[in-house]
Amino acid sequence: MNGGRLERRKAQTRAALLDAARSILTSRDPAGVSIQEITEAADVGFGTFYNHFPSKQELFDLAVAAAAAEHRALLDLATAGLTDPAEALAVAVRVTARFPRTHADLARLIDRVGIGYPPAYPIETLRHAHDVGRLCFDDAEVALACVNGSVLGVLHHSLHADDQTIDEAADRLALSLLRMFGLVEGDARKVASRPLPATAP
Amino acid sequence: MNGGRLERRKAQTRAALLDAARSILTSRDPAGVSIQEITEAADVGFGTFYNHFPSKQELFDLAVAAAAAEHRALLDLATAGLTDPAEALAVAVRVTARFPRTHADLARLIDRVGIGYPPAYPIETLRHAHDVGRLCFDDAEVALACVNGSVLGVLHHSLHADDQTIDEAADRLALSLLRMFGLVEGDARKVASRPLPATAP
DNA sequence: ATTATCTATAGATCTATAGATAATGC
DNA sequence: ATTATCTATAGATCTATAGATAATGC
Repeated sequence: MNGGRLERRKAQTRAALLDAARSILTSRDPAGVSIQEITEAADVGFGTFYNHFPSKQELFDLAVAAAAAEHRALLDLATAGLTDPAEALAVAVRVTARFPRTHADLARLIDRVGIGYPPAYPIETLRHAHDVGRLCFDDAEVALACVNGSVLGVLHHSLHADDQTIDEAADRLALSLLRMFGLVEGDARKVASRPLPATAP
Repeated sequence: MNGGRLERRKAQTRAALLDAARSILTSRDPAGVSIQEITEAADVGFGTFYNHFPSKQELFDLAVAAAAAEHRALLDLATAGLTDPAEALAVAVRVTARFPRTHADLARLIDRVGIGYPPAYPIETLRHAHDVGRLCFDDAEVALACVNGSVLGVLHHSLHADDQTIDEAADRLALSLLRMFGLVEGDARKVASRPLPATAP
């Protein structure tokens, strides 16, 4: 049973540590942060850290995993109901590449974690798009690596740009990827410029 | 004058430290490496470190810059004499994405440095390819971010793959980028499958 | 009584420097 | 005499734990 006040308080402490870790990840190299700094940011006693995590690495890994899960949930929401796999890819890319404007903390976290950040766009969806003949590529894993990498590259490029530049770069990236996957120019432009769902401002 | 034996020995020590840093960068997070470990790897006394570099960060930055310069020199050699800008891009990408097989240490270093690694492919060349109408994109900086990111993504994906998989992924990436930049399928396939110069095995 | 948190600290680092040593320059 | 290197160490961390404290559970 989780009704206990003790358990609730424990979960709260754990969440405070994860939040602090996540906040730190948006601005500093975690390797250079002491456990003391983390517990101070979370406003808990120093020794409390070890009640919840065996090491800094473990905490930061879990904090990244939580951010990635949130990211995937955002994309699921934004692509829900889309029947065209090409548009689903375009929307996922456009939403993610807009993070520097819409979710600055998530953008900085992804930029810091870098190429090891887990792919937000599922490879099964990519395979399906290929199987139904909508997207064209030779190897799904390589295709995903391209998507992943170019999104990270553009996100990194957009980190300190102004809002309009960010949005333009995001849409251009989506357009480019559709061309990369075999859509003809007109089709690609149309798909990449459809209005984004209101859930993803 | 650099004929002095003293100066020569000093340069040697400096090079040993830079080499050690570079070697460490291929296998570990530099933030977790002590100066003592570095000087031991370089086989010099501990205090000697401070005769050459004010901090770890400075040393690692210079080691990365040296690797990047070497990388650019490799690409210059591989693309020398190519008149088609599309082929120059394709060759640069194919050579770099083959690093996990041909230059494993450089590949691991790039993978570790990640998205902050300086672009090996010059943006001026990309602009020129656009101006003469060979490659098509809206913004050179975004295009370079795409190239940079997708190369890093595929390189990361290929790090532990076997030789044939690496080569195939590299060629597929080049092909994909040419499509991304507006080449029609037949043209792209032809340009991306030309034999690589012998200088880049 | 049990459980989570907190404070305090031992022991192990790690950095930066001071002073000694060894080699070259003149 | 000058210069680079080396050894040794002071002082400042940082980690992990032990034991005390405070709050809930029964």
